[in-house]
Amino acid sequence: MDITHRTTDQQKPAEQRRRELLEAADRVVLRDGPKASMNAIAAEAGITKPILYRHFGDKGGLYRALATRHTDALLSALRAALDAPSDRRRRVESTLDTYLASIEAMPQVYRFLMHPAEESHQSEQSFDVGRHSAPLLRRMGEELGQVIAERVDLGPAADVQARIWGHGIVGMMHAAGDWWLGERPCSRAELVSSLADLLWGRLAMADDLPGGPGF
Amino acid sequence: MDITHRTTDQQKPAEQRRRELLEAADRVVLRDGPKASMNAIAAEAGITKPILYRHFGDKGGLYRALATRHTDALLSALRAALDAPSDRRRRVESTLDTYLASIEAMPQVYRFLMHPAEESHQSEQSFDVGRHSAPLLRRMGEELGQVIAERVDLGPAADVQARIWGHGIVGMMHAAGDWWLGERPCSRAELVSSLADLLWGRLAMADDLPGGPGF
DNA sequence: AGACTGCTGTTACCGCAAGTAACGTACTGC
DNA sequence: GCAGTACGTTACTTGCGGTAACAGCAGTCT
Repeated sequence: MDITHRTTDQQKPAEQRRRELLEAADRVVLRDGPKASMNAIAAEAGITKPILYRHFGDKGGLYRALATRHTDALLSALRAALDAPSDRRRRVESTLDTYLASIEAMPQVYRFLMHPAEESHQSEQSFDVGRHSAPLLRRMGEELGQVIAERVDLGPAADVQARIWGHGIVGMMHAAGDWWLGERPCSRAELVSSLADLLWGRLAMADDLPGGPGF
Repeated sequence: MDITHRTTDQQKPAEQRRRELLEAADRVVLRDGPKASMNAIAAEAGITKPILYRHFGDKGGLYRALATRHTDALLSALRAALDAPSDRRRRVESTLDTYLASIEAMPQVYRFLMHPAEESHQSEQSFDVGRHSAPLLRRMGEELGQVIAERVDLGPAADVQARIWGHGIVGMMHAAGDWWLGERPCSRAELVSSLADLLWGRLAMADDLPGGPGF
């Protein structure tokens, strides 16, 4: 008893409060997009702005905390797929599929993580794209690079090569996924196998079409 | 009679004025980053805000016009590399190198095209990334997809496959380039050949390292 | 000539969002 | 009772995007 409620009545509630605020922010951001104002978020949480600032410093801090939650969840899922016990090709496909399934299941979250800005009024296609994707994409790239370095024999200069590939593959997955999510030109399975084919060197193998030099 | 010099004395100067404004905006944006205010741009051009708005509608319009100029230049360079008369591998490498050389030569322009936001105050690493990259990346992806579809024999469902690859390859190039530009972990030539190796299926060929299942 | 049009440009304002200061309040432990 | 601390508020400042409203200056129409 006793005690301390300081650590129990104040510190723990503080953590809990923070989570509540993040959940409220999540709701607003997922509803209004990244243009959500601090006032709106505070209102959704049933409080006022300065409290948000006391907890998160500034808007960037709030968004970063928000992004971290989702990012961590996605990264865990990817790590699991990456660690599955099967051959390399299957593992690649399952990782791609896990990523694509995630962004397909929660496009709102995805758009927040990748395209945070979204010009104010309806601007048809306001030329922005992934804004804070950086942390997420960078982390995914680094982690994948590490996995490659640990497991694939790349000969000399393997570290740099592995990191290059990590970032490259993540970028490929991201760009293709972003485009696919917008246009839905095919099923997820087709996308996965096309990308895996690309990584498996089908570009090098394919014949030229008649009519000119091949790409 | 009729008409007027309106088309010659007013429309032509209007076009010219527009270019002057864009050049001023370019200077400011390249100096202050994308956080440049309309007031600042207007001041640099020696005029005031409303004129900018009359010419470009809103800030998005200005930025779009600005982005289009640079985007078009980059796309021309890439098309040239893509059309060079040599074998596929060389063409891929030369296209990658053209892109990387461009972003290396004008990192300011690159950052504007890709990461337009850049939180206000010094925010170490404010979690944003490519913001309006969309138009540029999408256009590059589409164009590359078209080139692939025109030249590479992909069998059935070639169209979709080609577009997937187009966006995927562009995304790979973009992500790897973005990371490389920030960390400079190796020379441009190394990066180019590593990425080309990746596209050439070395991931599928490489042996596992001892100690666990290969990636 | 003088009214009309259409461009150039201005100053002065609105609205709104980020961020802050200052103040009040409850609960804790001493 | 008193200090400390987290919680909460109202009210403010600053700065930016965007918009009137107004003014000078061609050239054109009658």
